[in-house]
Amino acid sequence: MIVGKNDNLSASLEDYIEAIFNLAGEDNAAHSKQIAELLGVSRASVTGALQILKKKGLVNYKPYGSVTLTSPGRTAAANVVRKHNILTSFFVSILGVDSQVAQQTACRAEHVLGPKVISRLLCFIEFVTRSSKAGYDVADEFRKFCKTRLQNRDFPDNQVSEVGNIVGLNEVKPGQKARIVKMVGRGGANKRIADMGVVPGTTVEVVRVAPLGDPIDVKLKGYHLSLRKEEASKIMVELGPIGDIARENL
Amino acid sequence: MIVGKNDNLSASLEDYIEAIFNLAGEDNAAHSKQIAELLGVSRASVTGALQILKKKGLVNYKPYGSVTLTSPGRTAAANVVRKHNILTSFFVSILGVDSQVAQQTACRAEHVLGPKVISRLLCFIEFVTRSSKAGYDVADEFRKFCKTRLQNRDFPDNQVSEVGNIVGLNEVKPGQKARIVKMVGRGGANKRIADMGVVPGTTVEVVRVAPLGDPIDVKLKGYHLSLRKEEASKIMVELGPIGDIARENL
DNA sequence: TTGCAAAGTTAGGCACGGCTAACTATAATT
DNA sequence: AATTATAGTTAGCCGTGCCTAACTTTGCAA
Repeated sequence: MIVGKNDNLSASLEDYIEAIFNLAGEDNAAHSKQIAELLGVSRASVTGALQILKKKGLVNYKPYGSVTLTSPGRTAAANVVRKHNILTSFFVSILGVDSQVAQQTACRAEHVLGPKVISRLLCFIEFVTRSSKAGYDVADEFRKFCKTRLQNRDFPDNQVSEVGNIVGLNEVKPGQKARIVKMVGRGGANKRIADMGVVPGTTVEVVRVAPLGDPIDVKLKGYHLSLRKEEASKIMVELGPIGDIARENL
Repeated sequence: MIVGKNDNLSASLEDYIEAIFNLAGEDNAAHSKQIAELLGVSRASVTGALQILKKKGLVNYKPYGSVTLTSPGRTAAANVVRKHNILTSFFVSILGVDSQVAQQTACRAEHVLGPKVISRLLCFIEFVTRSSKAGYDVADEFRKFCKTRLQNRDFPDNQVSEVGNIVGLNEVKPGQKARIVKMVGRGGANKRIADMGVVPGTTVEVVRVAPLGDPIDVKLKGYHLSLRKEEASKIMVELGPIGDIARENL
């Protein structure tokens, strides 16, 4: 009995349906021109999108008439808006991103995050909201952490803070920190060190390098690890401040 | 002296350059076929992308030869990989999303999150990592919270757990919770309640409804609030479990 | 009521990013 | 060295999603 396929909307169509949802006032009707302005596209593009959405059974629409969401359309819209709200909440009230950036980012991210991640995220927001009552306000502690970070930099000033400074771990000097970007060379030896927690995304600190550059003593996730120079050279790392929130004003 | 524009790569081109980066072994060269397989596209598409990337000065490439990243190309790739790793870390070690879903999601999200959000996120990961040493392990507490959630549901079982059940707040029954989706009717009165914390994304619980449905007593963010029926009807909410992690297996 | 402005539509075009099919270069095998 | 398989390229096509320009409909104002 279903007329059109309403599954798997493209990001663009999701935007249209979200816009219609947001524009619908109490009378529940949106106008083509409003949609065009809200999304920053031409009126012609809106017409095209509406025809597709109608075919999919998501909007009630006839030429020169105003637009309403059908019941499945409302469900689809609600799904997108829901994601948008969850993301915005997370960005603003937990990460402390400013509201405008949060909105813009949410507009793009809402189309790529699946239900599993979204539901976890929502759960996490709830968790953080409640944490303040449990005696440890996560959001607040994070804000403090960020402030401390800005003053008490973890990295020596002489380290270039540019993203993309990728070197082998063997080239990192004692006292420096770096983030693992990639493991070169696949296979057995690689797996061995991966098992020790050496995986992309992890922050490592080089503690001590023996005279000939072998072995190299590193610290990661609180543990100490001794690596052969050859192993270290296969671990590509990015130099630069870790979680440098000053860097965000690019 | 710059030959091509390397700014503003499309999501697709970012994927290609990321693939090249990931494929490059110690010899630092990637082959066309590998790229095609990794990205799940045809070899012809790879050729096309390589020509564009070459024009932008991001890869060293000549027909029938193997592919290397140039220095700016490496920087661009590192930026993407960096985002990918940060997102994966967040999804897996904080949200507890399973590794495969995390990877897939990161692959899509890495193209839409800007530097501000990413740097905050990285900072947050660092914060959570350190929190365990500060006596309150955020990630661990969240895992516990999720477990509790699964057993001790916040919502009565008779409530439909489908996303998209959008109604006015005035239709919500006492004891039920809902998440604000949208505020209908713009303007003064709307701003007044917005100032009281009634914004999209917030969870509200209807505490008590007076005989004629007016006023309605709600609780949100720990505060109590009394709303007129007319005001409530303009607040569109979504019924259903809040942060229901059971819902994630769709 | 008529006429005009605004809203909406259609037609046609363009960029992107994929595809298949057919061709060419490289390499490996005999 | 000749042949053949494989990798890589080119040409041409298609769908999406946007655009402008020109047309039609609607509704408001004179």
